Order: sequence, then C-alpha cells, then structure tokens
Amino acid sequence: MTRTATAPVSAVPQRRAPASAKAEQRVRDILRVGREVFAEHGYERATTTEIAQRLSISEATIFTYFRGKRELCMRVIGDWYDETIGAIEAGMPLDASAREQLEYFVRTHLSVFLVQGTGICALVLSEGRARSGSGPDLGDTLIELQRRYTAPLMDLLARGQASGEIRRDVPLRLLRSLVLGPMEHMLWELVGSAQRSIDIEVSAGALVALLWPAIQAPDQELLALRQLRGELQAALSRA
Amino acid sequence: MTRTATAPVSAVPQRRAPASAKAEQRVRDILRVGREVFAEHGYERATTTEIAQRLSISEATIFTYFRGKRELCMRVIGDWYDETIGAIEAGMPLDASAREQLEYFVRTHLSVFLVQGTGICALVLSEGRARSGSGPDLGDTLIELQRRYTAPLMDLLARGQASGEIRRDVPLRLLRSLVLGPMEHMLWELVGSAQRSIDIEVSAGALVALLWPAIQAPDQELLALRQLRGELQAALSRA
Amino acid sequence: MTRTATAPVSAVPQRRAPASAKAEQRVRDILRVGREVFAEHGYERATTTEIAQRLSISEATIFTYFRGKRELCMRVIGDWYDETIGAIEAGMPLDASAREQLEYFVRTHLSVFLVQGTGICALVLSEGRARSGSGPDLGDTLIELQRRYTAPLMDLLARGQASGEIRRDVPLRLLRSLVLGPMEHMLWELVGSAQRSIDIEVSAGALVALLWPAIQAPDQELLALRQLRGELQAALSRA
Amino acid sequence: MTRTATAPVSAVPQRRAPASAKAEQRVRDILRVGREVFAEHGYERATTTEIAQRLSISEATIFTYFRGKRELCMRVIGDWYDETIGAIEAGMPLDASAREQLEYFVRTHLSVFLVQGTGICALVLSEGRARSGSGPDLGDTLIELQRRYTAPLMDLLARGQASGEIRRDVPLRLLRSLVLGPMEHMLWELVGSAQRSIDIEVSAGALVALLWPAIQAPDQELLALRQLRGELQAALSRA
DNA sequence: GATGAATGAGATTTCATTCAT
DNA sequence: AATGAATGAAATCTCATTCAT
Repeated sequence: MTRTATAPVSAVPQRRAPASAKAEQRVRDILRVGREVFAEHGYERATTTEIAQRLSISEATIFTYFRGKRELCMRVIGDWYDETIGAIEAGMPLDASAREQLEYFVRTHLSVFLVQGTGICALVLSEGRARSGSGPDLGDTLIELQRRYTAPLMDLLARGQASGEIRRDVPLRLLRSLVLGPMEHMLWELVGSAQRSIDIEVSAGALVALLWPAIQAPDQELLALRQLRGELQAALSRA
Repeated sequence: MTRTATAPVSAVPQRRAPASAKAEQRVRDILRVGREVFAEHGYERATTTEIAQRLSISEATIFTYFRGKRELCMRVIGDWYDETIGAIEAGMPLDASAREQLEYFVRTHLSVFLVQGTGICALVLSEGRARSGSGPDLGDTLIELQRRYTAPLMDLLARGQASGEIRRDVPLRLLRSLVLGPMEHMLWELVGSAQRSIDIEVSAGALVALLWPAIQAPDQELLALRQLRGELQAALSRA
Repeated sequence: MTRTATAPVSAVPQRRAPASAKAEQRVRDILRVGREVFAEHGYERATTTEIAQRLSISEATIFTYFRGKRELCMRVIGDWYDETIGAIEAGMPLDASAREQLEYFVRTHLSVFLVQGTGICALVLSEGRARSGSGPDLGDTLIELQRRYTAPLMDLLARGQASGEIRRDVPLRLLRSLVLGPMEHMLWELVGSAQRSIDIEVSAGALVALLWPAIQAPDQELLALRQLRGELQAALSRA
Repeated sequence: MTRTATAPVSAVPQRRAPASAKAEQRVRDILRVGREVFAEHGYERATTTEIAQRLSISEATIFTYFRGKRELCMRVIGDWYDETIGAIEAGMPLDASAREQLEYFVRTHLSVFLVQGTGICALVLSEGRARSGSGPDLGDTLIELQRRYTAPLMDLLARGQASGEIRRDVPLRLLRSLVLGPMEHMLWELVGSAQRSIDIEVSAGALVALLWPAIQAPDQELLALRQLRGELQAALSRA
C-alpha cells in the first residue's frame, strides 16, 4: 500500500488547518524550503529566518502554519519518510527472486537518497538519532517511522528465507545491518566527496553482487556441482 | 604506535603553546571534559558554559587555551582520531592471515566505540561530516584524519589482495564500505537501543564470518568444479 | 433602573453602530466570551485568538466590531459596571433603615461578585486601576464608572447621616473605605482559596454586624450615661 | 527578628552567585530598577529591555544575574515582602495595649506603602494573586510570604483576644479582613487620585479610631456605667 | 595565568492588527 | 459581513567571546 505526500500517516498537528488550496500551497512551500534548509545546515544551524527569507515571506507566516521549528522539522522528516517508504513499497516486485527484490530495494534506496539530496539523509540520520530533549512523543513517532522504513527490507529478507533463497542461520537484524550499513556508508562517502554522479544501476548491481554471497543460502550451485562430481567419480569407478 | 594527547599528529593550531606542566594539565582537562560534553550533546547543543562548570573553572579560561568552541571541538575530534588510530595500528598482527587481521580490526574498532562511548562517535560521524561553514582548513584536516583512520583497514585489505586471500575484482573503496558500513550500522543500533553490553569477541567474529564470503577470493574448489563442468559440456557437445 | 448591554450609559465608541439584529447578536457574543477570557487571564494574557476560537469565528470579525483589544476590554468592563450598578440601584430599599440598606448593598455586592465570578472582578480591580498607557480618555471613563459604581453606597451613607443613624464625625470617603475595603479583602481571599461557596446572606449579615458599631451614630444610651457620670462627679466634687 | 535586604528569607536561586561587591551592586541595581519598572507597568507590560535601558546596561546582563523575567519579578516581590515584614516586625511595641499595637501596625503599613510607592503594592496585589501558569513552586513561595506578611497582625489580634482587649466572638480571619481591607482600599484610592501626601499619623489614628469599636471587646466602660446606674437607682429607691 | 563581568548578535516565538476577497 | 492569510513589531532568552584587572 503506497502513501502519497498529501496524506501522510505520520500527520503532525499544525497550528492552522490548511483548508484552502492557497494554504496547502503555503504549507508545501514551507516544507519544501524547510527541507532544503534543514538538509543544508542540520537542525540546530538551520534558522526559521533563512527559511522565511528564501520564500520571501515573513517569519511569522511559518509559525502560522507550524507550531514551531521543531514541529516543522518533524514534518520535514516525516514527509521524507513517507515519500521514501511509499516509493519503495510501491514498486517492489514481489514475484521476482529474492536477489532481484534486494536489487530493487538497493536501487530505489540509492536513487531516493541521491535524487533528494544527501543533506536530508544526514538530517534524518543525525536528528533521527537525536539525543535526549527531543520531546516525549517525538521519539515514538520517529521510531515507528524507522520501523516502517526498514519494513520492506525486512519483509523481502523474510520472504527470501522462507523460499530458501536466503540463509536462515543468521538473524534478520544482522542481515539488515549487512545491507543498510554499506549503503549508508557509501552514501556518506558521497556526501563527503561532493561527487553525486554515480551510476545508480551499476552501483546497486555491484553492491548486491558483493553482498549476495554473504546473504544467500548455502550455494545451491556448489552443492549441485559437488553432487555431479560425486556421481562422475562413481560412474568412472564403475566403468 | 600509540599517540598521546599532548603530541598529536594532526596538529590543530592552538592559541598558545602549553609552556608549563600546569598549562598542559589544563589543556588535557579541558579536552577531556570537552569530549564528554560534545559527546553528550553534539556540537551545537554543547556549551562552553557547561564545560567550564564541570571543571569548576571560568569560561574565559577555556578561551585562554583554545581560540574558540570550534577549535576545541576540532582538537577533541582530532585527539579521538589519534587515540583510535594509534590503538588500531599498534596491535595489528601483520603476520596473521588476512581474515585474522580483519577480525582484529573489527574487534578493536568495536571496542573503541563501546569503551569510549557512542556519543563521541556520533560527534565524529555527524560533525566530522559537517557541511558548509566549517571553515576552510577544517575540511582538509578532517579528511586527512579520516583517511588515516581507515588506512589500517585499507592496508590490510590491500595485503590480502596481494596474497590472494581477498578478491581482486572489486575496488578497495567498495570493500571498505562493506566492512565499515555494517559496523557503523550495528553501532548506531546500539546507540539507539541503549543496550551496550554486547560480547565484542562474539560480535566481531560473527560479523567477519558473515562478511568473509563476500570479501574472500573466489573459492578455488568452486572454480575447479566450474571448469570441470565446462569441459564436460564441451566434450558432450562434441560427441 | 436596570441597564441593558445594548444601551450602556457609559458609551465607549465602537467601530460601527450595530445596525442589524444579527450584528447586535455578534457584538453580544463577543462581549460575553470576551468577558470570560479577560476574566480568566487578565488583560495582557488574554488573546483575541482565544476569544475568536471559543466563538468559532475569525479573529478578524472581532476587529470588525471593535477597534481593538483595548476597546473590547473597555466595553467588557463598562458593561459589567452597568449591569452591577443597575442591579444595585434597582432593588435598593430606600425606605428601610440605614442598616438594612447597608445590608442590602453588601448582600447584592457579594452576590454579584460570586455569581459573575471573581475573575471579572480581578480584571476590573487590576485593569481598572491600570497605569500609564491606558490612553487618554480611558481613565476618565473608568473613573466616572467607579464613581457611579459607589454612588449607591455613598447615597445610603449620606441618607443615614441625615437621619441620624450614621455618625457624622467621619468623612463619607472614609466610611466608604470601611465598607468596601473588607468586602474586597474577603473576596480576594475567596479568589485565592478557590472556595466559592459561602453563604451570602450569612456573610453579609455578619460583616454588617461587625461594621455597624463603627459606622452608627454614637450610642445615645452611652452618651446619656456619660453625662450622668459627669454630673455625679461634678456634684461630688462640689460636696 | 528583623530581616535585611541582603539576607532575605525567600532566597530565589540566581544564575550567577554574586560573590564580589561589584556583582552584589549589580544585583541590587537590577532589583531596584526592576522594582520600579514592574511597579510602573505590572508584570506583563514591564520589559527587560526597559530595565536594561534605565540602567544603561545590556539586556544580557540581566540574564546573567537572573534566570529570567519571572525570577527577577519574584525576587522583587520577595524582597519587598522581606523589607516590609522586617520593618513591621522590628518595631512592634509588644508591651503596649492592643490598640496601640494596632495603630503601630496600620501606621507602619501605610508608611511602607506610601514611601515605597503604590505601584509595587499593585504588583504584589495583582501578581501575587496571579492565576494559573505562575509555575509550580512560585505559588507556595508567595503564599508563605503572604502568611508571614500578615502574621504580625494576626499575632497582635490574638494577643488582644487573650488579654481581653479584643472581642473573641469573631474569627481572627474576619478581624484581619476588617483591618487590612479598608487599608488596602484607602491605598487604592490614593493610587487612583495620584495624591500621595496624606498625613500618615493622622490617617492611621483615624482609621484605628474608626475600626476600634468593631474590634474591641464589648465595651467595659459601658458595662461599668450601666452597673453604676443600676446601683444609683437602687440607692435612690432605698433612700 | 585566571577570571569576573559584560555584551553583541541573533534565534525563536507571540499576537494584535490589516487587507483583499 | 466575514474571513483567510499575512505580517510588523516586539519580547524573552542564549551563548560564544572579549577585556580589564
């Protein structure tokens, strides 16, 4: 089930309900620019002043639509999660092989990060893991989002285990780290190098090719070949 | 070779050279507490006030020894890098197998993170990747630190490739991500779960066992069997 | 003679004369809710936003009918005065004894305060005595209201003096303070204690009983006895 | 036991402990001017900006010594209470008659109010009776101060009752209202009329003279005279 | 060398009020 | 008449940093 940006699951209450189209547009504008600014500077260094200036509106207008900087940032993060989760869930080829599903996941993940910019990821990664002081309910909201965010991966891994394509002797959590970890690391490197132009198709393929040996069920090919060799040896000895 | 805090390789300019032993102690105290505070709150939320209060000294004293908050933080990060790099470089069993060297690296890395606390890692990960506004030279300094930080890993991977233990068909950078990525991901999960008591030996072993199939040189047995199959198929087609 | 909210004696200028019945209703609604909100929070802490929200109308609508927050508050206070003055003037038993009239006054006063809530009184007491910045004409308006407010009391005291029931050797203003002061003090105590359920009849009776010895004309019996004693002493000294 | 301004019972913690004489002076200055400004405008309308401007210091300096506007105001109110309570407690003529003690109380009370200005009283009366939102502990502090503030009056009334000078058939609380109420009312009138030059001695005497008949124990003189008359009548009838 | 004191600069947030529709 | 939308102006508060002593 996909989610659209205009009906996010993680709705955070706003100061003024956007009834009209104009108001909705304003909310979208602020969220868009807010995402930019938070992505560029991180939560603390971002200022409502800058957001307002980029939109050529008064700072007060921002507070007309959002209860505060914190809430705005939460909406930004929440919307990003919604979009990303939606994009990944929407196109998952459930009937393909586990490896193809994994490639799809990695490819989509990478493209989301690269298209949307890496700053927002840094924001999500940094502030999402924010320390104490984030407020009481904030944590729950984010944790739920993160759970939903990794759900498609967990699901495809579980399906792969069920179908025998993916090894069963390792807990899902570890497999998840095995997939997400290198991806995030590659992305962080991209952030640092300011070189965004990688070939997503190629990179995704390469990464999965690299990971697959560690993920797949004990090699069927190897088992088959070993059996073949055994039979050949038996036949030769009989001949 | 281990490094001490008073003779860092990555020299960050200080306001004044610590002449007396007393001054050196002051610098060490501020760096120690600074590390605590930056680790707990992150760069932006940490305050010089808190650092001074924990030391029961005046805020002004901090500025006697450091040009500013930014520089203090850089020294904190730099010192952490120096210590960590030193610890990893010092004990690396250069004569062991590639896989054993990798296990050593993972084990040491995990223990450093867990012993030193996760906050400092978050600091290094977040602020180390700080965006614009970091100042001109800061970036270079950090990049150099990060390069040196991953150098032991890069070296051992290169040695493994040279000795034929590690596959050569994948660029080193990718292998590096394959190792560091899951480690960081596991560490982030630990930060989140506030459950720090994992068995480092076991975890390191498990992670390397998981990764090794993706890193090692292609299985010789498998290659031989594949060749056998090829020859059989060729012979059959000729018959 | 009672006053209605729509024809206040103390005319405060409005933005527009309420032409239609609908508009009159609007003005009444805003005044009613405005009174609630101002009473609950005091002038500064009350917001036009809250008033509008409670009425489920737009904030702008308030400004359609009132020139501003200040004017609205003045109307609220003025209307309260009109109602209270009207209630007290209406039922005053002009033919009864001075003490009975005083009891009536105290009783009505207390009931107005307790029925209408203590918040509005706090508003009138605090903001009515507002300092500089109240605007030029505001002071005059309020002073006139306060004068009219205490007029019934002043009148009954004057009638009592004229009839010989009330002592003449003390200025009216002082007698007024003697009556109003304890009443307000008792009311403030009630506000603080959040215990509103006092028996008005009993309290009014008790208070007047307590005050009466200080207000009534010097006891005729006592005067006679004192004269008797004086004459006896004179006679004895002569003997 | 008297209290000095520099050792108030109601100590509210400050941001920076005033160690030196200079800092103490600053604190005193801010408290002095803060009292002025709060007295003139009330809590809400007073601004830290104005306080700073009158002292020709930076606003930040105020926050160096006080945690916030609220705390500063509490200190102002607390100090005023301490001073007033101290002044009243210090000179109370415990050996004098109840009436003289009451006159002393009224006189001191009036002079404190008039000397210190009426604005501060308005502040204490209004904000002291502040509604919800004052913070959790604030209420307790103020209630305790108010209790201590009226303690001297309650005590002298109790002593008067014990010695038979003051009537026992009325609860102390009511007698307290009977004294404080008119006083406050007179003071409010003074605030309004902006005419501060009353003769404290005369006013205090007049007020007590007025109140005394309502407070004193049933008139001993009257009882004595009545008995005298009865005896005379008996003697005459016998003669 | 250490620090007490002061502050400039700036951030978030509130709210009465205006105006075009 | 009603209001949705926008905002100017201001207020509180924070904090790194400087400087005279």
